[in-house]
Amino acid sequence: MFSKACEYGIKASIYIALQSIQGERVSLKKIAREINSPEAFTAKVLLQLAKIDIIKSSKGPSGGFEISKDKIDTIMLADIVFAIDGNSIYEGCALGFDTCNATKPCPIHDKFVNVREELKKMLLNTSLYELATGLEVGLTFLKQRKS
Amino acid sequence: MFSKACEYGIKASIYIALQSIQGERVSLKKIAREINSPEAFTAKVLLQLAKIDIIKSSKGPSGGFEISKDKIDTIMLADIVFAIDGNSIYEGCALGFDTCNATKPCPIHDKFVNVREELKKMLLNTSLYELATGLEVGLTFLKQRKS
DNA sequence: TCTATTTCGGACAAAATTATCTTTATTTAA
DNA sequence: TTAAATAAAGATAATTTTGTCCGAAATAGA
Ligand code: SF4
Ligand code: SF4
Repeated sequence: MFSKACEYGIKASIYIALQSIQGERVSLKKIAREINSPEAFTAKVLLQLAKIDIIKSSKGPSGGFEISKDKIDTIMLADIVFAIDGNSIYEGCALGFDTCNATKPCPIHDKFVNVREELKKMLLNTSLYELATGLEVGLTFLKQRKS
Repeated sequence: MFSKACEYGIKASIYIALQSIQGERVSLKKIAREINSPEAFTAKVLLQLAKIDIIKSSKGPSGGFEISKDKIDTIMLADIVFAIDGNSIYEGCALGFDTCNATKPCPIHDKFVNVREELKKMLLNTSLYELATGLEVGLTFLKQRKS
């Protein structure tokens, strides 16, 4: 569904959001530990998000990542997915044509667009805020429980 | 969404189904040309489908691939996707955990399962037959029009 | 039987994705 | 001003996916 990069991006963003709500800035190291992701690879992803101002980064001791409090509820899952995986989710087709051609559609077009629209709607309507708060109250988790 | 292998598998199956409805067996070469896919790679995919009896193959001159007429309307998109991409579509998660954990879900679980169910339903309910007939009457296409 | 045609099977190659390592730049605070 | 901490940047490596090549096996027909 999403690339690994995107998965890490989403998880990291949710974690950073939660910490930011609580007024904390978090280091790459802590993020990677918390979402169980490879540190250096996660750094690349975060850099991408930082470049388009979805997250803020600062170097030096006590540096790390954060998200402006006033942005947390306006940043949507769609923004993160788009930043990392591009518009493949929106435009990409089950049968992988370059450009979708609704007037001369591929055989599964009619069946497929519904699903795609559903996904799109979900991504567009889900804010980082609501995801982070689920975490906060302990309803949801970012790591699999240890076995 | 799907792997390239799966895309080719779907397209090829639809094309073979259409030809089979019309009583024709088709060669790999023709399939690859018709769905615009790499020949040898497509062969691997078709082999996978042949091994689990979704399609039939025969060697030698006038050999090729076909699908039993009586199977065409019972083979679902889900069968093909499952054969090639496995159950990742059904079990795979947005955040990529090994095993889904609905009791302790990841933050986007509630949002995500709807979409996944929608996709699942679509795959399970779409038969090769209806896809092929759309092609037949010229409503849908397997190749992008030439530019 | 012989030949041409076609799928099958395995090895190989290229490309894309994911991951690591090392160095550099920046910032904080002692 | 120095040292430590941290992200940024770039080189490199590993893995997975995608794609190619070639010989083997099977089959139909001459
Ligand atoms: S015609 Fe529809 S389903 Fe097919 S590739 Fe285009 S958008 Fe996707
Ligand atoms: S909790 Fe739900 S959304 Fe999250 S990984 Fe599991 S099935 Fe997917």
